[in-house]
Amino acid sequence: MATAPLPPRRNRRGSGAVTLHDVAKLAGVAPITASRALNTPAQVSAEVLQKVSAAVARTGYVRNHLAGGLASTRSRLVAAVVPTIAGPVFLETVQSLTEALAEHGYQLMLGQAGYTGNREDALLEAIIGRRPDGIVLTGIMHSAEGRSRLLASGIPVVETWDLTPTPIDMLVGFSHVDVGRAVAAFLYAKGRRKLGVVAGDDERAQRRVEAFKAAAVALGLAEPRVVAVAAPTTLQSGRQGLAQLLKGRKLDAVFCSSDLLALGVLTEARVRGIAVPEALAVVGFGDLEFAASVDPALTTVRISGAAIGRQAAAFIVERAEGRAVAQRVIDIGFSIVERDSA
Amino acid sequence: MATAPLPPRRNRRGSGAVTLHDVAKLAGVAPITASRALNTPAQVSAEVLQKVSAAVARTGYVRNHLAGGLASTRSRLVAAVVPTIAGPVFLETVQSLTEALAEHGYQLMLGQAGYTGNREDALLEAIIGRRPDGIVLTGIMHSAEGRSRLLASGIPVVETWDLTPTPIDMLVGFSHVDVGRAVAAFLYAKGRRKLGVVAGDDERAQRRVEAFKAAAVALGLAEPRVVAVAAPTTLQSGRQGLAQLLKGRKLDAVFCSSDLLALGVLTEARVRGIAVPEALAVVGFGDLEFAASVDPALTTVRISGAAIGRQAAAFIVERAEGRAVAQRVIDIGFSIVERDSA
DNA sequence: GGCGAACTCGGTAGCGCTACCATTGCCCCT
DNA sequence: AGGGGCAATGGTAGCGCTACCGAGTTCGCC
Repeated sequence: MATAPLPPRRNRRGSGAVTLHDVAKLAGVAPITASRALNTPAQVSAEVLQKVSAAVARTGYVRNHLAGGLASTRSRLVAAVVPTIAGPVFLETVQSLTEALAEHGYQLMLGQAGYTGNREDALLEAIIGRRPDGIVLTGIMHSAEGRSRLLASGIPVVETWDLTPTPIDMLVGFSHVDVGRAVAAFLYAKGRRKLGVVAGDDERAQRRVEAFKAAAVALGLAEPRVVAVAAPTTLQSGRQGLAQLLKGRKLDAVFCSSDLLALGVLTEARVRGIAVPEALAVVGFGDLEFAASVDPALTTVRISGAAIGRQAAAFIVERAEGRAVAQRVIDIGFSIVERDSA
Repeated sequence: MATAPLPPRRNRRGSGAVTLHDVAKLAGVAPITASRALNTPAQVSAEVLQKVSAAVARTGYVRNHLAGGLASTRSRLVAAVVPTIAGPVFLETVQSLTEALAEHGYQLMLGQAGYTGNREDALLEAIIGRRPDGIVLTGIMHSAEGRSRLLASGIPVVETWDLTPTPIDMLVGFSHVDVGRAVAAFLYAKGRRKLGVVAGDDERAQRRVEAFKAAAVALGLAEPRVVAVAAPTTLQSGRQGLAQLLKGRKLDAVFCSSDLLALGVLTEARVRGIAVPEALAVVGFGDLEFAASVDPALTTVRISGAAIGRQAAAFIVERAEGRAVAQRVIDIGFSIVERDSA
């Protein structure tokens, strides 16, 4: 069964690795035929397929996607940009994106833009320079200049975690304004009248907060007091946020811009002997894994990060295969998961 | 100042984008000179540099790293492999890796192998096929076959989060055995005698557990009872883990294989009215951000994920620049951060 | 029997870039 | 004066792969 392995070739230039030409020679076919055997096996006879497979196994050939990408102008690389990977919010999205992409032979490149956005330019250069077949922007507000560079590059772009009136290209998200309104209505329905907010200072959270405030006022309540903390949000900043909020007038409910923040608020409330939900209702955002398991179980806004990732992947694959995308904007919505904290 | 932008060129084949040749023509220099102006500006006269820069600005040229990588056999891509990005353990490492790499012009590709490792083969194919300049393996146990494929590829490999006697290539990590021993000694010194463990079922956690058990026995204690939960670990599995553990004989300390697990144990203990640390000491692993801020503050094992990422990046950059790495194995150690839970 | 469709396979010519070497001009040294 | 060295630039020839086109064969069908 086993044939002797071949000695590696080595050139003055090049990597010295096995190339498709080596495989083709060994299989006794033309290089282009070997290429087809690997890429479009349906176009090749069973006999050739078998010979090429054997040659691949014998040589240990691994295709060179760099060369293939250059020749075909399809890199099979997709870039994902997040503010920072350290905040757990987009993890689920990145995970499902990676997996869905991998199923179609695409590989994910990760870029971190930072919440401040100063690295954005260098990052765009690095990304576009690799000629990805798609770019997924998650939770990031890009400058007008960045938008136009993206547009000029001609690379399919999927914006996520938001619903903007003027998407660059494709979009899968939900309305932050609706979330703010819905939470205000929810708390009102629960009989809460003295609302407060602890929120990260990123643009999207701010939009939820503004809508929350407006909705509260529209319901005849006093304008909710807001404490802003630095993004990315942490449990610690949640604790400090509640402490800060408590210095003002009395509260019976707090809306937090992330579950981590909410967990901090829960913790601080317990330490201070404030009963949740009796004396204080707490609502989070994100429905991370731990939300259901903390005590009291956290009432929160559920966003399906996984659905966002899958849909973004589907968009990009669709485009990369040359098919047009009919519905370029998808609202995946959200839901309020009612548990014990509110 | 502003000169008229140039009309885009378009070929039958190719992307139709601006190429370095276009830039060179506009600048009135040879393509290779334009290449040098961008890559090694020190080798070029100020006048040429200025002309090329102007041409780049005028055309909106973005270099094509695919082509550059093919020609120079340096892709400036680095692959990172994690079991799953959803578990927060390796986040800090991935973050600092991405950042440190970006500073040197390298871009990160993310691969998720899954804890089970069945996707490993396809993943390796996808990664090696992109000819990265380095591969960072974090917290993953790879098969013997995977190891040899990696070795055969000739790509620099950095294994992290562990200290193995036979690294594939380079390594930055710490001893899980030492961690297990140290925690056992720590709890013993605190007067704890009835130890228990809640741990994820991944290979490394198991190694910590085995060392912990052995050390406890060596100290004259009864062998700690162990509850294994599925990786990735969650707060929920921590709660269930403690519940499970409590069914057995009495305990006065629990060592958890992750901070999330420890938070679950803390939560379950509180719900059951078990006082921490008085009746039960809890020790976590990882020192994630929240560990310091939960109540009671979590005593845990601190690993500097950021240091691991930075060092891994340094290793790869060093190798990519053609310098040999003298010290190929680095033990970054760990420390027990004593807070309130033990 | 003839003709086109369908199916396989191969040759050629790049994709956009850089390694390698050659060339030019200049300064410095003996 | 002549040679050696260095700095700046250019020409040539690929890197490893696939798009595009064309050739050969078989088959079906009028």
